[in-house]
Amino acid sequence: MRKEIKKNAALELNPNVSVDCVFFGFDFDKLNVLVINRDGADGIQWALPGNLIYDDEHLDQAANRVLAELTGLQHIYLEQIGAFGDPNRISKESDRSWLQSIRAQPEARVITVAYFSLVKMEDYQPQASSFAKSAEWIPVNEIKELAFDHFDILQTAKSKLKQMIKIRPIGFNLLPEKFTLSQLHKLYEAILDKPLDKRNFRRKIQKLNIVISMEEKQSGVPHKPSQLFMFDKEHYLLQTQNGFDNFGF
Amino acid sequence: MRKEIKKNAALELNPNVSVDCVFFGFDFDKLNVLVINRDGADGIQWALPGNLIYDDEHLDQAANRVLAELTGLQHIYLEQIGAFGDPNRISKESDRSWLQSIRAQPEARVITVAYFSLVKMEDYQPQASSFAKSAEWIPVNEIKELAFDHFDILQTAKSKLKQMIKIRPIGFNLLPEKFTLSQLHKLYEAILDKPLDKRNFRRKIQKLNIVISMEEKQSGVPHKPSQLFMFDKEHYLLQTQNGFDNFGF
DNA sequence: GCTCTTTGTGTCATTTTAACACTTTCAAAT
DNA sequence: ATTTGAAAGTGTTAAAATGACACAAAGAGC
Repeated sequence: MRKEIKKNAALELNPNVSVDCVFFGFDFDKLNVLVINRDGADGIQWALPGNLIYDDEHLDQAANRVLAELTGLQHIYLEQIGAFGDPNRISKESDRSWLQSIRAQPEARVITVAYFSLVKMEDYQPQASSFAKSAEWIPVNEIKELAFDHFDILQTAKSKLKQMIKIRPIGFNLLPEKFTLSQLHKLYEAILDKPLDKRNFRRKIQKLNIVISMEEKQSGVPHKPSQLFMFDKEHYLLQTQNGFDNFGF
Repeated sequence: MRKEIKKNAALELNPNVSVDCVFFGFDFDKLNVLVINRDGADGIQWALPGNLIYDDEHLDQAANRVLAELTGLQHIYLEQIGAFGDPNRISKESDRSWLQSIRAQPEARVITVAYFSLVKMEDYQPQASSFAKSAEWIPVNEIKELAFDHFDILQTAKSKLKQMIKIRPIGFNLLPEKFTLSQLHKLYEAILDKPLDKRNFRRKIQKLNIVISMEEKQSGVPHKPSQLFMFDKEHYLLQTQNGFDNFGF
């Protein structure tokens, strides 16, 4: 897939700049992150998906490429977190030896531009496999350590996500097209990392006028079936155009 | 100043990564930005201060270096805005010819990491001069065009500043240690770019408990002298430690 | 002492927030 | 057919925050 591009001599990997991506997913209970697994001497270690950029490639494109190469997904919500540039960010011994195996210039100073992305988990289920570069969804709160400075990046991603969701209705990117208010509620609790009162949450969401109720209910659930809703994107855009910009929590 | 560092062969400029800085200042009336002036064939053009990074240098360090080299100031509020990576961001013709004159590898793909910074204007008054690289404070709203993608960067900086000041009390960095509530009021209006009711503003600020009133008033002003205030940093930190995090507007 | 300019202050109506508990609906098990 | 378990759905009230609004006080300069 990359090969036909690399044939073109003008398009080289830039040895000094990479992108790393935090792909968030929501399993209706908690936040997860897609990590890739690298088998090293010292056991399994996780890293965020990422790669060097090509010289003719926009940063956002590079992040989308990483996403597409890993999951096949496109047109996904992506947001830049920022650049991470500690000169020693890739110089832990275990990291260096890994880089030796995958990079043409493993000793080069690399700064990385981090992104976070909101993925519907149903859209990508990694195959269990023992190959290198196999990916896995891991609950955010179970991650204690990552390669390079990826743990820092993850922390920053979490806090940016928290910040963003207080301002803009981006949470819908983590849910199926049709969802219940309880699912949305749980999602907000997971991201904000604190309990929210059910009734107050519902009132607030409904007053924002950004969800529309479907003529449809859950079925097959062993309890009162829930109303299904969709994100009302048109109405949302209309409101932002009229200057309203506080979809906050 | 750079020379003794450049003697060390290990410390090379990285041709692919630069930092660019938006230094904001407040003249008690409106927001200003520090721009540097480049004399080109096609007249004067303004650019944001910036430079390539050194290979052993943290990004934040590089931004601080740019600030210090230009103004001599240190320990100033600095915040990363993000990375700008359009592959064509430096390829306008007028920009390229300028780069020829100042860069060892003028054709290299450069991504830049942008910062914004809040400077007390009294701390730096640029000397009027006709030399290249002379700096000037220009009112933000009068800037219609900048070199490279610097106008984009400026727009992003403005909106990040707006966002930040709604969340955290960073505005004090733009004022002298002792200031009046009217000055603070004007500052918030300038940043948020909309009028705020005077009494409501004062009520809100005072309720936040982050300013303390000095035993001192303005003098020499041809009107009722104003009470002077200081930012109460200790009290602010105390509140954040107790979990309070909404200093917003 | 008159004028000019900016400071500084309070109330009220409206909206928003936070806290709180019980009934309804369905599937599954008995 | 009845019971059980589990989540859905719903309203009120008190407290706090917001937004709108106007006039007297203090000093400098003349």
